[in-house]
Parts: sequence; C-alpha cells; structure tokens
Amino acid sequence: VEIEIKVSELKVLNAAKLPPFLIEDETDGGDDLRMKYRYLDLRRNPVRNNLVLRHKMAQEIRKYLDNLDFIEVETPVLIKSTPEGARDFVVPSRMNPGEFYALPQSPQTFKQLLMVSGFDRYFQIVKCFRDEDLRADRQPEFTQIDCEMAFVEQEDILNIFEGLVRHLFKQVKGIDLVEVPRMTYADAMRLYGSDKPDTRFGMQFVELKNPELPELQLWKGSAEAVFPVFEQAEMVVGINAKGCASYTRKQVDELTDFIKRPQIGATGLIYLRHNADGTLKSSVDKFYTEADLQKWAEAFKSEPGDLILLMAGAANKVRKQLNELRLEMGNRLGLRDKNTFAPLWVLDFPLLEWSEETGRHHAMHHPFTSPKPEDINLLDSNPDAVRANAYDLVINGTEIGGGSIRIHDRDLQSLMFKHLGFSAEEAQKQFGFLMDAFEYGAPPHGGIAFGFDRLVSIFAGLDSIRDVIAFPKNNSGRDVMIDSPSTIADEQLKELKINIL
RNA sequence: GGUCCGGUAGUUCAGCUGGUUAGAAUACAUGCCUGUCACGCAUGGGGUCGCGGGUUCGAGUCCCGUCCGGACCGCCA
Repeated sequence: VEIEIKVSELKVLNAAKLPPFLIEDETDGGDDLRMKYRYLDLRRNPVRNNLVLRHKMAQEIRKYLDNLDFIEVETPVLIKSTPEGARDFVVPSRMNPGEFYALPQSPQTFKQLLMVSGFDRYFQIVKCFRDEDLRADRQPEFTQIDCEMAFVEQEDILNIFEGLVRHLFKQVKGIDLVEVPRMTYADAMRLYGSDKPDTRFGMQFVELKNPELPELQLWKGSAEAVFPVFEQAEMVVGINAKGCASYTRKQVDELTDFIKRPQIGATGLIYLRHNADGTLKSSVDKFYTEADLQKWAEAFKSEPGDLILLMAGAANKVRKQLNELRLEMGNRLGLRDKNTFAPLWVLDFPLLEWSEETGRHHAMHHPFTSPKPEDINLLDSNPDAVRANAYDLVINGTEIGGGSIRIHDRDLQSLMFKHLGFSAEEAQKQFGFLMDAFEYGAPPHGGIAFGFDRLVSIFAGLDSIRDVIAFPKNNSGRDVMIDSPSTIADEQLKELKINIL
C-alpha cells in the first residue's frame, strides 16, 4: 500500500545530527559503530524484526507452557555463590562487608527447591550470568527458558519439550517439524566427533582403525611398506566428501592448512580420490594396493567423483579434528542452509568428565544430575563409563538446550559430591540446604533449560546471537554506551570495607 | 592466557615492489531537474593514513614498540 501525504505544515520537533552510519536495511556501519550507537541501529528493520520475533517466541513459549499448567516463578538474582562451572559474577554486599553475592549461572537449585514445594511444573524465562569470555553464540548475561517438572522420567521431558519446539516452529515459522530424532552421546561422538552434530547433512565418520575394535584392520596395507602414521595412530577415521574428486591440489592443500591451524591442531590429511573413471588415487599409494584402496572405497560407500578425507591420531582428538573438517566441507558444499532445520536429541551423556587442569572429575552437566541406575555400581570402578540421565537438544549443530533427571535422594547426592571431590563438610556447607530439602519428601524430578538467545537466532537465520539482543555486550566494553563496569567511588569502598590489594 | 587478521574522508574500502597535490563508492551541503522510490545532473566541503620512535633524499607503504578492534582456541558445572 502506498500512501501519499500532502504536507500543509511542517514542525521540527527535534533536529537530528548526521547519523554515523546509514540507517537502512543494508547498513554501511561496522559492528563496533552499530554497538556504540545501538539506539540508532535498533531503528533498522532487520534488527527491529529480530526483537519482534523474540517477543513473539517468548509469547508462544508462555502460551504453550501455560496451557500445560506450568507456573512461571521468579527466583532471586543476588544469591550465594555455588562452586564448579563457570566463574561467578559478584556483587559486593553493603550489609556484610567484604562478602559478595553471586549472580546465578542458572536458577538450578531454586527450581529443585520448588519441586520439593510441590510446584510440579515450573518455568521461567530468566537472565543467567556467567563470567566467561564472549563468543558469537555466547554472552556473559543471557536468557534461558528454564523448566522443571516433578514425577517425570526422561521420556516425559523429551516429549513435552519436543512439543514446545514443534509449537514454536509451527506458530512462528509455519513449519511442521518431523519427529525429533534421537542419538546417544556415544553415537554422536563416533559418527560426527561432536556432542552437537549438525545433522542437516550426512557425511558420517567411517573408521579404518579403532582401538575398541581390534578386528577392524582396514588401515593395514598389503603392500610391503607399512604406513607409519596409521601404524602409530590410535584411530584412523575419515569422511566421504561427495563429488569432491575434482578438487585441485590447491584445494586439498587448503583443507590440509585448515586442519593444521593451531585452533584445530591436526598434523595431516590423507586423501583417497575416487576418480570419475572408477580408478582410485590416494596420497599414500605406495603403502596400499589397489585392492586395499578398493576396500576403503567400499567402507565409505564412495562412488566415482567422491573424495575421501582421512585423519589419524588419538581417538578423542582426531574425532574432534575431523568434526571441524566435516563442518568445513559442509560449508564448502553448501549443505548448511539456514532455512533447513535439523533438530536432534542427544541422549545418555556421561555423568563425569575428567579435568586435566584440576586432576579430578567434574560433573559434565551439573552435580545434581542423576546417574543411570544401572551404571551407579560403576562409579568406583570405572567412573568415566557412568552414563547420566542427561540430554541435549541440538539444532543445526548448535546446542539449544540441555537438561537431566535430577537426584532427589540425599544419600545419592552425597555420593555424587564425594565423587566430585567434595568433603562431606564442604558439600554440607555449599549444598546442605538442597540435601536437607530432599529429606522432606522430594519427588523425582527433572527438567531442561533452553538458550533463548540461540533459539531466536536460529529462527532468525543468524550466526550470532548479538542481533537478537537489544543491548548486547561487546568485547571491549569500552567507548560503548552500555555495559562498561563502573569504578566504585572511594567512599563507597570504605563503606563496603573491601580490601584492595 | 594463546594464535591469526585488521586500524587510510562521516561510513565501507582501494592504495602493487617506498616517489609529486592520498583515491573510489556512499553519506553530507548547495543549486538544478523531478511521478520520484538505490531517482538523475552539476558543484562543493570533508583525511596529522590509530599513536610513538627508527631506516631513508623521501614513509600510508619498510622496521621496532605501543594502543585499539575482530575471529577463533583455552574457558563456558
């Protein structure tokens, strides 16, 4: 609709300076400028539309959960610090000189207390705070859709919150989502080298050597010379890049450079080219016969025109590295379309994770996660093998949400803290309030929390969550209208009796 | 904490191996034109090339230092 306005009188309410960048859909402003003058940036339609989308999603989330009798309850923001996990943001306490509040990294313990209180279905769209460095998909203050239910098992949580995601896709994007597929953590690592695989495309890993499968001997050549790299490696694993046999030497070198970058840190890349005429050509020809290579091609189900890319190394490392290569190939082949949505439940996460830094186990999800009952007896003998009733929702390779069935039994919770390296005294001091609460008939319960900013950014087709937040943090925090911390005035410091060293 | 990339008109950028007065586009201003809608035409203003030092007859360009920004890794129970 076009509207013509006949101006009879014009009154300037407030004169405007020349804006530092074009306030148009396609702006010429760089990120830094846009953040400094965010109030001008927010006048632009793309950014405004993202906030409208965010609002609409928040409304639909409330609608869906309210409809299922979830109650939105607010939890405190100035709280006692709980150890483990990310660094806490701290706020000095005037009433208790020298002591600090922490800002919540999540309302985890509060929502568990609500379960004890009989609020069977709780949710909250809530700010959480973690004092860690930013990323494109990570802000130090971010918004979670935090949910918890009592008298449920994992299956109930998965169904209800898969329903939430489907509701959102339907109402906000008009997309009918198919049933969300499920995969175990172990399979995700084996097939994609990641606990958050991008399943918009296949290109699953194929192993030629696996320490757990000694019968897998495809890495062994029939030629006289033995390829030392594969001989020494714990694992040999690769992907089939369909249609990439035409890659030039330069392109393959680019891929090699890509995986050799310090951020990835791989040592090399082996290729097997399945030529259009059906012949096979590899970078390790002198160690393998035509028949050996043929077996590889079969394992990878490759066809003429395909390019198989192989990496070798320690199992955990090489899977991670190949994951990066797989995603890169997905980008190059245009297989990661922003308008395609591939959600996935990843199930059966390990309960514990070994930390080289502290020399002890950490909870992979959080310390309130319940181990699978059938794995509890492994806690002492083989703690790394203990699986948790924990699950993540992944969309297009981004972790959108995660949760678990919680421990609701004091003794089991004590046992967990013991395995996490807490003394009984420490555990009581830090988490006594929760374990005490468990003694008053705490129901079995579990929940999930979604990263709302990430969810909105995926709906908006963005790589960064910055533009789905009205006033995001930037890296510098300097010379920007928002988010620089203040220096506390000297008098205020004296009053707080904070010792400055 | 680490690796890599960058800093030149309001803005986004170009400026090769050092060489006259540092350019383009766009924005802005003025005038003309105008049923235009990325309007068009003409004219114009606008830059201590992040900062400091060095090499050189000569530095936006090379070297050293420094500040700032970005991406990623570490980190993110």
